[in-house]
Amino acid sequence: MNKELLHTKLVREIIAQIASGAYSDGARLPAERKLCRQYNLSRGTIRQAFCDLEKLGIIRIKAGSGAYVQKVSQKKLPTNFLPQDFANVTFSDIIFARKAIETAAITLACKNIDARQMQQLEDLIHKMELSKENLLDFFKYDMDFHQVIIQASNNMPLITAFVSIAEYHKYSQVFSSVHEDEVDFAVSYHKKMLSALKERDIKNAAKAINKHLDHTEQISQIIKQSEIST
Amino acid sequence: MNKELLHTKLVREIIAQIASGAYSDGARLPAERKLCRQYNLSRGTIRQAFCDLEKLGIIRIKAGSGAYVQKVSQKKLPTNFLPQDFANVTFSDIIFARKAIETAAITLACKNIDARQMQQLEDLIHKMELSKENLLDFFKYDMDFHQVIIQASNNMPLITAFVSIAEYHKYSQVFSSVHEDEVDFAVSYHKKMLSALKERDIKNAAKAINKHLDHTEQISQIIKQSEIST
DNA sequence: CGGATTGGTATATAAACTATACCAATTAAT
DNA sequence: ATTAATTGGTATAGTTTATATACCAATCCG
Repeated sequence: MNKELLHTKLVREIIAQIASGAYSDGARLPAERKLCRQYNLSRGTIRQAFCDLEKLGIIRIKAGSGAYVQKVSQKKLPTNFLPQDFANVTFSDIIFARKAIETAAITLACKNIDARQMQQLEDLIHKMELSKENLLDFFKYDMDFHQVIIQASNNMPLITAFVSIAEYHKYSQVFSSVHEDEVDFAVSYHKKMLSALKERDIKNAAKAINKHLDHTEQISQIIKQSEIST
Repeated sequence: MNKELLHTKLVREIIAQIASGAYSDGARLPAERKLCRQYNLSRGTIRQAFCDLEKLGIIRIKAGSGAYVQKVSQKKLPTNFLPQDFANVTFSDIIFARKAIETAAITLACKNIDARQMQQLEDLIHKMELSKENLLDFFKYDMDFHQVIIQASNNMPLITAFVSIAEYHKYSQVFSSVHEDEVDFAVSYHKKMLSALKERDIKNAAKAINKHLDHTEQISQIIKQSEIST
């Protein structure tokens, strides 16, 4: 029965935001008073979290100006602020788990998806096509797409399971730079998923989502190798 | 960023214990001072939880004697003390999600399981055979068995996902009474899983766990129907 | 009966968080 | 360059939550 402190939660949340690319190196975080409203916390709590983040070297606070993200690699982050045993988790582990859960989810989604959700998927694909240049946005829409499918499964345990995994995903900084070709590939997979969902074609829907996740894993491998070589 | 109060956590924990059959109707909960040590909480916090539980009609507190479980049906419990949108979750939903996650897990377990875990499974099957009369113990060992397999997958995201689903399972009071035949069936499925794991036979391991979960679902259906008919 | 255990009550204390106010540094518009 | 707005820095009072003790009365059990 250990109590999770609010400012610690916030530290994790902000690290996740930075790791997911919402704020890049040198970017300024929102003003303390703004975050108060955003997270519905008092300024003292925000400052406590900021203090921790500065000690960790993740941000640099300038009086009268703001808090700025320092360039920090994933590996330097101390484990106590990361989710569970994140240290032992590879990107392949995450993809493997996602395949298990999302394949099951899309099977149900084929039966249960409604017109509104179908429209959401359509819109998201459109947004993805417009965001080929801005990869941060692109991967945001990608994740949203998968979220909609999970929701459409209408199976609460699966939804809960996916959310718990997404927590790991948020901390995976693997999407730093990807070729535009890869983006095109990703879009085509999502289109296949959508059309399979439209036709209630369980087999092809499952196939498409698995191939997409395989592809996502391959890209991450490429990035990791290039990181090592530099 | 909502703060989860300790006594609220405890209320949920105790409800889960009761729902899972650890305490049946009329049973006495451990003394407050004992729970203090057990959960490492102060007595004030325990009493706050007990007070909530009494207001909910889940326990009855007798001065100088103890806290006694009232006969309460699952449905009467207010949703704010239940996990997430538990109200909308059927047992079939849980089984479906478990199949997705556990099939994936046992595939990895075939590769990664070590001698110690194999021995644990062996011991658990033995305990299950000895607990055919005491169904509460039996289902406890059953769950432990699945836990070991999940752990043996060595995939943290899958483990996390399973834990989040187990939360739902704890609240499912479906195992009230089961015929002994069913128990024999369950044991045989677990033996099949174990032997498949020994032989690193992914296909048969996955088959066995799926059949077992199907069977578990069928039993719950039977119980539900008999509940309606009474 | 009598001692041990149990819930009932009260109180002092600490920690976490909120709410508010004011200052100084920075920034950006004029 | 001046000014007004915004930002972080600091201090403080108050609330909520949880801890730690102590003592009482009801209950239980040998």
